[in-house]
Amino acid sequence: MRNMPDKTDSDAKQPPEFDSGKTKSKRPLRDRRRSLAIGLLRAREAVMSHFRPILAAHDVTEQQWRVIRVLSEAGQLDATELADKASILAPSLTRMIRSLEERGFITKHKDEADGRRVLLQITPAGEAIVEDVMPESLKVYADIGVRFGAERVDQLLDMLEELAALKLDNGSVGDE
Amino acid sequence: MRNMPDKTDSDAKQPPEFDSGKTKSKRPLRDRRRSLAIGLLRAREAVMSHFRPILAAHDVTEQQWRVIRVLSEAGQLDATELADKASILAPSLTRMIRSLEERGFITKHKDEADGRRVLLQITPAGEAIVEDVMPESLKVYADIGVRFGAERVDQLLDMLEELAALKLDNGSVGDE
DNA sequence: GCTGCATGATTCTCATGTTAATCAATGAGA
DNA sequence: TCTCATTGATTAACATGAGAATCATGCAGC
Repeated sequence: MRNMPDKTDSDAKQPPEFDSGKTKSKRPLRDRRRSLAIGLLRAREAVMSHFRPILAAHDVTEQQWRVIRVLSEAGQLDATELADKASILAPSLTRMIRSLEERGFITKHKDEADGRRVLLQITPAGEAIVEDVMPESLKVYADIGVRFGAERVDQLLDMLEELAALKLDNGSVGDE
Repeated sequence: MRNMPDKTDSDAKQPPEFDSGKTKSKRPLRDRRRSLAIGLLRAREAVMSHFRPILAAHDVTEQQWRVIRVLSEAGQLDATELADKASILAPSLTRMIRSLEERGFITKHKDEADGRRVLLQITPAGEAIVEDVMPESLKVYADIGVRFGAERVDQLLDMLEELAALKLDNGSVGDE
């Protein structure tokens, strides 16, 4: 099911001037320019729509959940490591730390050795959230695995990882 | 100083009870529960990182670009259609319309037939942005196509579309 | 013509993304 | 030891995501 003549004419018409100049397309291949960015966005949105109710039921956002889960699995981490593992930006994490600490889900204290670092750790209350959410989360993924195909999910994950690792050179735009 | 992808063991340890139940994997198949949500997020982030410089150079955000491009391709649209095609929430679109109109990229006027609808249209200034950005955008996607493989991109897009179309029943959380 | 409901858009509030600037602590070198 | 560049974290400012509430219009039914 490679390049079927895609019956989804999501956006059939577009100004011809974008095509006329460089008509080097050997096959339809629905415009790729829109695909990846939007495709990833929509797919992610679809997946998350199944998790949000679960998280909302426990009054945590998706990002808060990522932080809690990472801390639960990795133990004590400094802010930079945590931000990286949870795919959250440092400024966001700073804000989240404040609220998560106030809610008693994590603890924060300075590193004795390096005064710049902030060490984060999960609390029992935080672990409790994980205990509650994780089973439901696994259920959703299992459901996806059944409907989408377990190997295909794996295959998709491989491609996503590889795509994320791609470092293209933007040699024509980075001239500040 | 972004977040360096430090290859330090991303996540090596995790409770075994999540794996023991369904060990039908012919290979490790790294834990699936974390994968999709995070994988899609990281992949998208990676892709967008190549576009942001282009968009920033023209002083438009990623979302503004989506709105402008959709309007450029589809012509006149009402807010709901536009929000759907651009994958943007209605409240966000309302805010964006204000600023985009102030900047002269789009025009807004009420529908004569239905006073509730707001019709949006792109302006020549908006088209100019498209003319500027689109070529560079295509260049980036072409680059990705070369490095990742054109058919594989197509294949990935197919899976993303299919995943986005998956409507799982969350029979245990949506009780109303 | 009025009522009640549905729909489209807006507003509000809070949380996060994104970038730039700033603060604090560390460490190398004069 | 003092200076300065670096690093880790925070703050600020703006834009968007997400959900709930509100407003305005349209419409069916009486």
